[in-house]
Amino acid sequence: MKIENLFYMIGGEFVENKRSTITDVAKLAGVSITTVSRVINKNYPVSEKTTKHVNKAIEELGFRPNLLARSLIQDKTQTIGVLTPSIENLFFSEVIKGIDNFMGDQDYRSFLCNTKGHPENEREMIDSLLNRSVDGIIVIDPRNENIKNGYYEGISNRIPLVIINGYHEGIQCHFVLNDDYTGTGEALRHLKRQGAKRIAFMRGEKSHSYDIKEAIYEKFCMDEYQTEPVILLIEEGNGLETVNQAKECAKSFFANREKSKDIDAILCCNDFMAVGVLNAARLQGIQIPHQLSIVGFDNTIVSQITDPALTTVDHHMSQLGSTAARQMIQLIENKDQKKLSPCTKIMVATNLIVRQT
Amino acid sequence: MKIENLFYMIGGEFVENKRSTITDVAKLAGVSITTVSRVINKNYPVSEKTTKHVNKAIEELGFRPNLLARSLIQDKTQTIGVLTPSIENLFFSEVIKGIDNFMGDQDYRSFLCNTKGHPENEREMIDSLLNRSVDGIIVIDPRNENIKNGYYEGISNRIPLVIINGYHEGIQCHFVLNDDYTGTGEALRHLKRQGAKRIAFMRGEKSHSYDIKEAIYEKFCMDEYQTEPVILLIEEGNGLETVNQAKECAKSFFANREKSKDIDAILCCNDFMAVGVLNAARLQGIQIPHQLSIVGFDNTIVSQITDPALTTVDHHMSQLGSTAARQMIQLIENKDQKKLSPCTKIMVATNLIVRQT
DNA sequence: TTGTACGCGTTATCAC
DNA sequence: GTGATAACGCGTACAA
Repeated sequence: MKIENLFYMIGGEFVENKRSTITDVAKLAGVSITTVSRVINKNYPVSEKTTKHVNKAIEELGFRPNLLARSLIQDKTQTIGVLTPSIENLFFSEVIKGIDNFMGDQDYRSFLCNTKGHPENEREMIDSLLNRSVDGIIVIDPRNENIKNGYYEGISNRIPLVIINGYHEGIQCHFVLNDDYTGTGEALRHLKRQGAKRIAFMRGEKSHSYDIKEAIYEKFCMDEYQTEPVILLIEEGNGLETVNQAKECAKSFFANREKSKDIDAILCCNDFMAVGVLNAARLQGIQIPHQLSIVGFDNTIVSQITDPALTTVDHHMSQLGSTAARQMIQLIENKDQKKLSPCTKIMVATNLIVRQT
Repeated sequence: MKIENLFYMIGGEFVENKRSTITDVAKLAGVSITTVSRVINKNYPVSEKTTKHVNKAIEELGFRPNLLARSLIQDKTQTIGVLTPSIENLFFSEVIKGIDNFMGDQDYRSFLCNTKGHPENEREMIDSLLNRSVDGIIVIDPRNENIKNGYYEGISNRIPLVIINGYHEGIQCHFVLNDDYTGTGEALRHLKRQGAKRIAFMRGEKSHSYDIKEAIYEKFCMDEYQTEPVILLIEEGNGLETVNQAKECAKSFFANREKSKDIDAILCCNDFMAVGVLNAARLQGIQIPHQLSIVGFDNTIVSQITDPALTTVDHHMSQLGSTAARQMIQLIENKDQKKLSPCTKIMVATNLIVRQT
C-alpha cells in the first residue's frame, strides 16, 4: 500500500501528508535511522533481512532522501553553476548542451545563469551561486576585465572554476578554448587552395577570439600574399544585429570599387557575419562562389540552412562544453589534493566544413 | 581587515580558512547567533548600535549565509526546475530566456534539465528535482503521454507545476499556451488579403500545436474558399532535419504540377519549414512572393536572416516563458491557500510579422 | 551487525 | 532588545 499522497488525522483535524523522512522509515521498519542510512547509501554492511524490511518501508512510504540535508552535512551538493552571456545565442546554447549532457550523466544538476554580458552580473551571480554551495562553476565567454583584474583567479582559489572561451596570460585559472589558431589557418589555406588571390577579414568588436583570428589572418596576408590586410569591422559580433550590420558593411564595401576590386574571398569571424555578407553579395548580383568565396565560423544551424550553404569552421561547441564539464568533474573530485595544477589550458580542435561558398 | 582567504594555524599546521558561519560572526560581535540572524533578515528589532557591530563583524569575516541551511528549516529553496526537450532549439531557448529573466528578478535560480524529448527522462528528472526540494517546476513542451496518463496531474498535486505548450482536456494542471487559434487565422486572412487563391499547409508529425493549426486551416479552406485542404506532411518538425525535409517535400510537390498548379501560398507550421520551402522555390525559379507566398511560425532568428526575409507569426516565445514564470511565482506564494484553482489555461497572444514573403 | 548521540548552519520559539 | 535552545533531515564517530 502506498500511503504517500494520503491524508492523516492529527490532533482532530485532517492535514496533508508531509514528505516522509528517514525517521519515519526507521520507525516503520523497526530499526534505527543509522541502519536506514546504511541501506540507502550501501556504505556499511547490513544484514539481508534488515535490508529487506527497510526497503519495504521505503517503498511503502515513498521515501526519497532530502538532498538538502545530505548536502548540508557533506558539504557537497552535486550541483554546478553555469554562467552564459546569452541563452538564446546558437553558439552558447550548444556549449550549454554539451555541459549539461556530461554533467547529467554524472548525476549533477546545473544552475543556468544569464549574465547578459554584464561584468557586474557575473560577479553577483557567482556570489549567489557560492551562497548556494555549488560544487563548481563554469563560465562561458566571460568579460575580459573580470579575468584580467584577477577576479576569477580569486574565485578559482575558493572553488573549482572552468572558463570557456576566455583567456589572459599569467592568470592562474582553468581554461578551455577553441583552437582558433589552426582553425583560422585551415580556413585561409582552403581559400588560397581554391584560388583566392586576395582575402578580406570581417570581425566584431573586442573579443579574445577575434583578436587571435585577426593576428593569424594578418600574418597570412604578409607571408603568403605579401599584401596589406583588409579588415571589415562591425560593432555587434553576437546578436540579432550582427547579420544586418554585416550586410550593410559588406554592401558599402562592395560599392567602394577602389577597395574591393581585388577581393575574391572574405573570412568572417562567425556564421552570422557570413550570412550578412552572403545576403549583400546576392543583392549586388555577385556570384557565389565564382566571384566571391565566403567562409564563416562556428557551424551553427544558420550556416546549414542558407542557400547556398555556408562553408564554415566547426568549433565543436558541444564538445567545448563537455570538455569543460570533464575538467570540472576532475577538479571537484580532487579538490583536497592541492597537487593539481592551478592553471590548465585545454584547446579543442576545430575542423573545416566545406560547403557551397 | 578582510580575513577571508587567509590561512590559520590550527593544531600545529596550516589549514585553509573555512567559510565563516553565523556563529563566527556572533562571537566576533559579542552577541548571540539569534541577534545576528535578526540583523541579516531584518525581521525583528535590533538596536542600532548592535546592528552596527554585527554588520562590521559580517564585513570582516566576509560572511555570507549558507542558503542550504536556511532552506532546510524554511522548506523553501528559491529554486525552480525547468524541463525542456532540447536546449539548442531556437524556440525553447527563447522560452527559457523568458523564464530565467523573470525568475532571476525575483531572486530565484533555476535548474535546467534537458529531457531530449524522452518521457522517461521527464519523470526521472522531475524525481531528481523533487529530491532537491525545488519550489516549483516548469515543463516546456512535455510528451503528451505524460499529460494524458495523469502523471503531471499527480505532480501538480504535490508541487507548483506549470506546463508550457502542452494540453489535454480534463487534466487539472496549469497550462500556458500560444494562441494558435487566432495566430493561424490571422496568417490565413493575411494571405487571402494578399490575393492568394489557394493555400497549402505544411506540418510535422504529432504535436498539439500542429493539430490546432491544421484544424483552423481546414475550416478556412472550406469556409472561405470551398476547396479541399492540401496538406504537406514531413516527419521531423523541430530539428536540423526539418529544413531539408521541408525542402525535399516542397520540391516534389512543385514537380507534381497536377497537385501544385493552383497553389499560390503555403502556410508552414514553423520557420524551419518555411526556410526549406523558400530554398526549394528558389531552386525551381519560383518568384517569391509574386508567384508564391510563404508564411512561417515563431519569428525565430532564421526568419529574419533569410533573403527575402520571411513573413511569420510571432509567438512571443520569451513572453511565453515569462508568463509561465509569473504564474509559477503566484502558485509558490499562495501554496498554502488551497483556494487557487487547480487548473488554469493562459493563452499568450501572437501577432503576424509581415516581411517579404 | 546495529544503535546512540552529535553535528552541519540556519531560523523559529519562547523566555527574559 | 536580547539570548538559550529546539528544530530541519541527514551522515557518521563511537559504543555496544
